[in-house]
Amino acid sequence: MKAMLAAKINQALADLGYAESGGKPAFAVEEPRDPDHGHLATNAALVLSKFCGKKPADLAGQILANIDNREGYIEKMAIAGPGFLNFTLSQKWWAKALADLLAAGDDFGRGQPKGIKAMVEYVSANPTGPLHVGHGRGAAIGDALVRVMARAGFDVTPEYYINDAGRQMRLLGESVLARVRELAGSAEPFPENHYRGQYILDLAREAYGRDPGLLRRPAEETVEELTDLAQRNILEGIKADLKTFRVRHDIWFSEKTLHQGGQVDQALADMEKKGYLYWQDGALWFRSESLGDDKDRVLIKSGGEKTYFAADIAYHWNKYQRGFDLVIDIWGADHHGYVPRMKAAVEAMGRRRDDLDLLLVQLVSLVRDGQPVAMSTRAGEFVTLKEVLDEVGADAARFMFLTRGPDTTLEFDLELAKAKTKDNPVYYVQYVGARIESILKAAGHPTGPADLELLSQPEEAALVKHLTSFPELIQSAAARREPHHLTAYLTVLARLFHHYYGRHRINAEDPALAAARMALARAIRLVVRLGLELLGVESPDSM
RNA sequence: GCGCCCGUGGCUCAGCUGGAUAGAGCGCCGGACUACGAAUCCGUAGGUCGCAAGUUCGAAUCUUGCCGGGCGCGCCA
Repeated sequence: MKAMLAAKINQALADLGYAESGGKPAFAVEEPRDPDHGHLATNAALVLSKFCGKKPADLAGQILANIDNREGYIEKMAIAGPGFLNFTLSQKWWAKALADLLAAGDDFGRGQPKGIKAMVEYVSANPTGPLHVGHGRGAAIGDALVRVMARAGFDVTPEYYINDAGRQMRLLGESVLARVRELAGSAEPFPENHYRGQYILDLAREAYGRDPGLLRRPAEETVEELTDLAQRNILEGIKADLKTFRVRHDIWFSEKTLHQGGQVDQALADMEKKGYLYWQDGALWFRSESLGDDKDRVLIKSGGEKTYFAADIAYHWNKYQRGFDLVIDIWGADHHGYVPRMKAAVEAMGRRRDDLDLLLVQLVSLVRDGQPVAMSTRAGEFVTLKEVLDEVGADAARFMFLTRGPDTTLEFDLELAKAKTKDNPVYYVQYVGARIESILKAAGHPTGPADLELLSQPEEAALVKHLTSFPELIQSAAARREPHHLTAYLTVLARLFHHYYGRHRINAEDPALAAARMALARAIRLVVRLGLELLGVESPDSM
């Protein structure tokens, strides 16, 4: 509806000879907070007056006189304050908007295909231990973003990058080996900086139980074997957790394949050709400082070993090779120092900096019994995503992770989440769906035509207005990469409905009015379902 | 020291790229089930939007500087 009004105002301005530049209007159509008003406001005259030197009030008058209202969508127009234009939309407009929504059905809010091939890479936790709560937040945000972007019209692919090469993997194998030695009676202290989690011990028991002769073979060979076993095992666990969490990755990309396929060398050769690399002190350096980084970075160490960054460059190079126009990475905020060099690398590949979008998700600080819980994989004392899911469920966890923007730290109190499951806002939203289903069922699921202009209550106008802004919300959430706006939107929708329900009877005495209200209820039900679906939260018909 | 993020009612946080009287959930207090689900609703109380300047007709929102909190600054991964 904002778009409709904006178009009319733009047309009026054009008729008056104020041609706008570009497609974007210089003014904003706003909704006053008070839901009873049911009107829209714009500052068009105020903004435009700056450029043409006219008094805002005069300009506002001219605009109003030139608004095309042949369809009768606008009930009232007025000048308010120092150049604001207030529009009250007519019953006819609300009826049409609601009818359009119902006609669209499941396709409501689906954007036109944008022709942009996007990848969202997220979670990508090292397969050295189970996912913890912090990964859960990234998973919820990433998965919701994928769903929202797809809905908005992006061609989007979710991917998981498996760091299955490098030192950490070796450390993992050695950790298991150390536990196996313990099981065999060794009194050696557990090595420093190795993984101590319970899962390591479990893996050691499994391996040792299956093959007691393990320790008699050369250590090198055993470590490799155990690394492989541990990594496969842990990755399976990660996949299982993500499945429980309803998080989907279409592609599981192995870092190892980059090295084996020579792609790291190819990517570096490409940058070399463009003059971004040089040798110094026996190491190969990337001129990232010339592209906005603090300093140049090493890609191949003087020992000949490639850095993690080199592999990461190759990985991104590979993403663009695969034809993605837009690459979005979701990282933990502790990687923010990595942003400038990654952007520099993308530029060195000959891409625009904006072809890479980096989302940093701040920490989740866990609280149990009022005490902060440390979350270090190495120390082995962490709370896993699985534990949280078992306690509060996927719906509550996902909704909770998505009520906040990614750039603020999130405090997740396990005791509170456990004790107050029923008070979680997710139920407030889900309850709307269940309540409406119940009403529709009692009324025999009416689907016939209705005179939607009978919906004349202010609460109804507020509901329709909110419902019809859903497509705009999806576009904005996708463009800004902020899926969490959905939770706020749904909470408001739920509140509007519950208020409405408390004041008016949906199955009204008057059959015509009842039919119209049933149609409105169906629309609310639809949007609740679609909205929750985008968050990856279930919307049960009964609870 | 440098860089990034955050600072909004008792608590946890929204605030849609600068708009009209700052919003929700939880918590407190008082009400509402002989009509569609009380996992709900109605009502009351509670805020100098960290502080101070600046830009603007207009700032929680943009700029700068302080204060407070978190994180990061390797030929680590």
